[in-house]
Amino acid sequence: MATIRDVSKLAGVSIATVSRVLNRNGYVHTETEKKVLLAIKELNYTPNFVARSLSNKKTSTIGLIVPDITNPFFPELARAVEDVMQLYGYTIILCNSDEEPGKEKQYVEVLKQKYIDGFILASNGLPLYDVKNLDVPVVVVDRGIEPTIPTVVSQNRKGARMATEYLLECGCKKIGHIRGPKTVMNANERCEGYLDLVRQADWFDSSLIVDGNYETNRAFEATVRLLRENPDLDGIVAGNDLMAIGALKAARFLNRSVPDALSIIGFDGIAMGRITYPELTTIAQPIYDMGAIAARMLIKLIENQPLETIYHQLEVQLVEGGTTRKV
Amino acid sequence: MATIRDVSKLAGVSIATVSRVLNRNGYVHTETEKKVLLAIKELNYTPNFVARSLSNKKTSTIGLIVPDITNPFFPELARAVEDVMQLYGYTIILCNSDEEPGKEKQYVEVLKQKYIDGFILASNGLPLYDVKNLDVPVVVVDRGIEPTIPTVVSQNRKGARMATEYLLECGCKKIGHIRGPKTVMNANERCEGYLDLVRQADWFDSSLIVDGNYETNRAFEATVRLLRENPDLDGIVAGNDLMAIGALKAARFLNRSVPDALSIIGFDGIAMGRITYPELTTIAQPIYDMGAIAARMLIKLIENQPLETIYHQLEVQLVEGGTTRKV
DNA sequence: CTGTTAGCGCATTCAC
DNA sequence: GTGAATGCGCTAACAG
Repeated sequence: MATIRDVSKLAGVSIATVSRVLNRNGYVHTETEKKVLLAIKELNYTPNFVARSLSNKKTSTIGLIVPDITNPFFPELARAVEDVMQLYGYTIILCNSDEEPGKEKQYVEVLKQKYIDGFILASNGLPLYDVKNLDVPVVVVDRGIEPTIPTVVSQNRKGARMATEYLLECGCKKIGHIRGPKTVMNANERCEGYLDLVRQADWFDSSLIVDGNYETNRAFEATVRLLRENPDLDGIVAGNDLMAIGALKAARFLNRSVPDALSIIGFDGIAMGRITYPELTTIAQPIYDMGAIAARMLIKLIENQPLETIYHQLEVQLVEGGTTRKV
Repeated sequence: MATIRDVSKLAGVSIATVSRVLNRNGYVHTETEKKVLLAIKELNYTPNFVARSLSNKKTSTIGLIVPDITNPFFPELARAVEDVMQLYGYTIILCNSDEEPGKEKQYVEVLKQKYIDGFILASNGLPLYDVKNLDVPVVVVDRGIEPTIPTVVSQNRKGARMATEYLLECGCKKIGHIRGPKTVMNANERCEGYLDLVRQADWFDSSLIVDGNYETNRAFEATVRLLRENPDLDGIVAGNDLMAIGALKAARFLNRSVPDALSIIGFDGIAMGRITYPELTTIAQPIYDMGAIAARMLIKLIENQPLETIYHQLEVQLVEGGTTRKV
C-alpha cells in the first residue's frame, strides 16, 4: 500500500502539501494540487485510517450495544443505525451484551481503547453512573435513563394504556398483563400503563400480572398458568410482541380461540407479528426511526454540533391485527 | 488517559520494559515486573489499541458482511460470529451490503484502510476475482464460491432433495418450487436438488419453478399465481423459510388448507418458522454452527495457524412441522 | 535482563 | 503557498 510519502515524492512536493490537499485545509496552489491529485491516482493511494486516527483521536467508528441481535427488535434498529452511519462515513461495531453489566462494561472499555467515537446504547446493563461518566458521546435508545442523557424512546406508558383501552373497547371483561423484566425500565413503564386503566377495576388483582421476561417461551408458560388460574380471563396485554406470540401459542395449546374467547395485543410492531395466524394486534413503535434518529444525534454529538432536542419520545401507533376484534 | 510513558516514569524503567511486561515477551526481572504492574494499576493504564495497531498492522477487529441483518437468517449467524470472536478478543464490524457489489466493494475498501484483520463474507455481491485478491484473510459463509477459498456451507442440493423426497413420501402428486435469486449460488443448488427428483416425472414442467427472490412478499405473489395456474398442485418446496411463510400465507389467502390440500416445506430452520401456524416443516441448517466455524477458521487464518479443512459442508436436518403430514 | 532508537503513516505547528 | 520537524502511543530490533 502506498503511503503519503510515496505520493509526495512522486508529486515532487512535501508530505505536508499532500496532507493539505487530502484534507482540503490550508492554501495550496492549483497547479501543485493537480500534481498531487495525479500522483494519488497514479499510485492508487488511499490514506491509512489507523495512522490518521492516532493523531486525530477519531476513528469514524461507533459502537452499537444491544442485548441480543437475535431478538427481532434489534436487527431493524441496527439496520437503521447502520444506514445513516454509512451515509456519514462511519462504521459500526456490533456488541451483544445479554444485558450483563460485566460484558457491557468490558465492551465499553475495549472500544474506548480503540478510540471509538461514540456509543449507541440499546442495552441496560450499565449503571447510570457509568453511562454518565463514559467520557465518550453516547445516545441511549429504547431505555430512558435520565433526561440529561441524549435519549430516544417511544411512548411506552401511553402505548400500554392505548393497548389496554383497546381491549376494553373490544369488550374484554378481565385483562391480564405479561410483563418484561423488572430491571428494564420500559417494561415497568408498560406495566404502569396497563395499571393506569385497570387498577381501579373490581375484577383487578395483582396476580393478573405475570412475568414473561420478554421471551416467547417464558410467556407461553406464564400464559398457560395464568389462563388456568383465571378461566374467565378474556384479554391479554403483552409487554412485547415476542411474548404476545407466546401467549398466542398458549391459547392454541389450551384450545382457547383467539380472538373469540381471548383477545391478545402486543407491543413493538416487529415483522414477526405479521406472520402469525391470526396476525398480531399490537402497539407499533417506529423502530427504524428510533435507530435513525439516535444515529443522527450521535453524529451531532461527535461532531460537536448543537442538539436541538436531547430527549426524543416518539409516537406509537395501534396496528389492528386478527388477535382482537372490535365489537 | 495514561500512556506507556507515564507508566515507565512512575515505575522508573524504560518504555521498552513496560511494553515487555504488557506483551509478555522478552525476559524481565520479577521485581521490575512487579513495579511496572503496580504503576499500571496505579495509573489505571490501558494500552492504546490504535497506536498498537499502527505498528502492528493488526486491529483485532474483523468485518462481517451480510446482505441484510434484517433477514432473520443473519442475526443468528452474526451472533455466533460475535460469540466466538469475543472469546478471542476480536471485535466485529457489521456491514449490510444489500447484495450490491458497489456497496460491498466500498465497505471492503474502507475496512482495509482501517487495517481490518479479516472478513467473513455472507453476501454475494463481490465477484470471485475480487474475493481472491482481497489480500486480507477471508472466509465465505453460506455461499460456496470456489474450493480454494475457505468456506462454510451446508448441504444445499442434498437438502433440497430431502425436502422434495419428503413431499413425495407425503403423497404429493405435483410439486412446485419457489426459488431464490438466480445470482445466488445456494438458490441454484437448491433448485437443482429439487430438479434431481422431479425432472423425470410425467407431471413436471419448468413453469412449476417460480422466483420468490428469497422474500416473503414476492413468494406470496408467486405462490398465488402458481396455485391459480396449477389447481392440482399439492406440494411446494420453498428455497428458504421466508418464502415458505409467503407460500403459507398465499395458501390461506386462497383457502387452500395446509397440510390437507397443500404441503409446504421450507429451508433454513430460522426461529420464525416456529411461530407460524401450522409450524413450518423445513430443512434446517446449523446456522449457529456455520457462524461459529467460520469465525474459528478466520481466526486461524489471521493468526497463521494451519487450517485442517478449507471447505466445510455441514449437514442439514429435516424438521417436521405441521405444514406437511406423513401418510 | 534492560534501555535507546527507529519506525508505523499521518496531521500540524512554525518557519521560510 | 510550501517544507521541515515534531508528536500521536506503541512495537521491535539492536545495543549494552
